[in-house]
Amino acid sequence: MTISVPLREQIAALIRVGLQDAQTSGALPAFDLPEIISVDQSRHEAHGDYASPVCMGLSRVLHRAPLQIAQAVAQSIPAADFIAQVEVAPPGYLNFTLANAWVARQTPIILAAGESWGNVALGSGQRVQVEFVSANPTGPITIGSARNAVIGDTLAAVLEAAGYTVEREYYVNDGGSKVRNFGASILARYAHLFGVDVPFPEQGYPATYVTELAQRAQAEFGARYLTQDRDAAIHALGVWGIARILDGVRDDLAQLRVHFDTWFSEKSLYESGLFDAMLAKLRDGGYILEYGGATWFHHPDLEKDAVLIRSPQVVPTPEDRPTYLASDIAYLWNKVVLRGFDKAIYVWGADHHGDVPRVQAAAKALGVDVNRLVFILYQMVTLLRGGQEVRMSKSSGEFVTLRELVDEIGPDPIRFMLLTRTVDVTIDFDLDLAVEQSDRNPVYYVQYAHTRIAGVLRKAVEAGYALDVPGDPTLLTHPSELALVRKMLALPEIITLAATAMAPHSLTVYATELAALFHAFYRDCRIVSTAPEEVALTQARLMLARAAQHVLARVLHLMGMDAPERM
RNA sequence: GUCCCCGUGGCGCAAUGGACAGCGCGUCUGGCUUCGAACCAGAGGGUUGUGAGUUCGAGUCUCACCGGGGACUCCA
Repeated sequence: MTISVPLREQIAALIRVGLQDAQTSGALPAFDLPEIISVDQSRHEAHGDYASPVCMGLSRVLHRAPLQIAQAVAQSIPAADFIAQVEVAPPGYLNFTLANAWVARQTPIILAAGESWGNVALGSGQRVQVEFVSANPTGPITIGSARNAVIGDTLAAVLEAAGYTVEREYYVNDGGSKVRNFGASILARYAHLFGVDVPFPEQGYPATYVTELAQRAQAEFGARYLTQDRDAAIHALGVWGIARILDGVRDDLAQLRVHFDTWFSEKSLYESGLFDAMLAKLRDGGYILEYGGATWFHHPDLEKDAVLIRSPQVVPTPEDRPTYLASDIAYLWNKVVLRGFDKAIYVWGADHHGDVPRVQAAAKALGVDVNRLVFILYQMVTLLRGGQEVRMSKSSGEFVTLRELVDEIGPDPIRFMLLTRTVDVTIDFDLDLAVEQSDRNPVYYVQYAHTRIAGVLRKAVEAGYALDVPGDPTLLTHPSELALVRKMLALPEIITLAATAMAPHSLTVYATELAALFHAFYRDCRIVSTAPEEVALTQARLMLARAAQHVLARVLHLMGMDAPERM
């Protein structure tokens, strides 16, 4: 298991020493070191590999020209084996160039790290829960929930790579009126199969999958539920139906390669008494008001009070009265206090953004540090078919399920497509285009690089090369070879970035760039040669190709995608 | 009316407050009898919606405006 310190952090540490030494030597007057020393990857080759603008910011404090400061600091930066040179560039940049020989020497190290290459110690073992999807179990998974699934699952993988202990959780909304409405919907369809007329509930689910469930119920239970007490039948069919839907949800998500450690039942919050305990705690703190027959959460941060328990005049059945917010508060207590997660990450659709301040206020009221809750709000996915928007909701008719899509184009293009954009932009998912363009999806560009390497390795074996022979990294001197290794060396930074900014999409950008650099290497450097004088070079390049293959596979796997040997 | 997100080449999107704003698709040109052409090389295409401000430095931060999407129920 390899854990790396990102190069930018190593360079920042060098600069820190330089800043310190420049003061003690008197080259610079005394000043407080900046808390963070920013180091960027250079965008232009002429600027080296990494650049720091830190001296520009110090100019004001020191009353000196940034260029002068940079020169003083550059003099004081200690030598390091991985740095070939430190240059000062106007108006005051410090530019660092990695030593080519050192870069080449990292190739066997990356190869040996295998799929642990890129891991960093950011999380230092903190326990994090990522709660995602959590779609109502009253219908199959849609493409909108698929975005949630892909973001949550990839983020969880990134956090694991960053050194957190991660649990993936699905919150099952199995409490309240949904069960009854769902059960009543099934019962109405079920009775119809026997020619009996039972009214379809007003808030029911008219979609065809309910009719299919009714047919299954008929096959499984016969006419049993027609003779039972109506309420008992509704409840039994509701519980049974939700369990069946959940089976389907689990299958659908598994098709997308998404798996959960825990399926947490909302109902259990009430059965365990946690809900009442939470309510009592809020009441003690003075956060509960009663008026109009309802129970309200009152907090100075909120403009309006929020209902926790609806009034009997509005909702007749007691078990239907607690609101979603009420459950969410009890659930939050369960997460961070009872189960003690250091961080609870919520992956929510942007339509829930209004709920964030309420849950945060509740956390404060319960004495929980708000920073332990992280909300990732992703924008919606609109589904287009023939240029027309397809409106989907579980309580309406029309429906495009994730399953249909996965069956048609497979999980990899879907995951990549939903992952390439930042969570902040809406996605128009054009069904016709998705199917038609699946050949051209950038996912295949990345997978092709992996496959191409596999092909070359097969060729090398045919030519009599053994792949496990260590290559001589000093033979890797071509710019395209070194550029490829440099990109691999950046993975720890990408994982750090993705984990701190909660930005899983940056993996797709990196994967594409890495693939492009492999293709460039492949173009410029013939890998397999049987000429006797090129055996050693071939072995070095095979080592590089294998390292690149591992890193590509690592990134694809972080994104939940396949790294194929052939395609 | 209040709140959230977006506005970047024809289209779809990247870019941690840093230097000359990148990539894919599409368009044009060129490259396979030697490791996989699902690839590569080159060309064309930009006042980053508009206007102010903060900063040594703004696509990025602040304010106003314009345009698009979403949320503001004792819904789930």
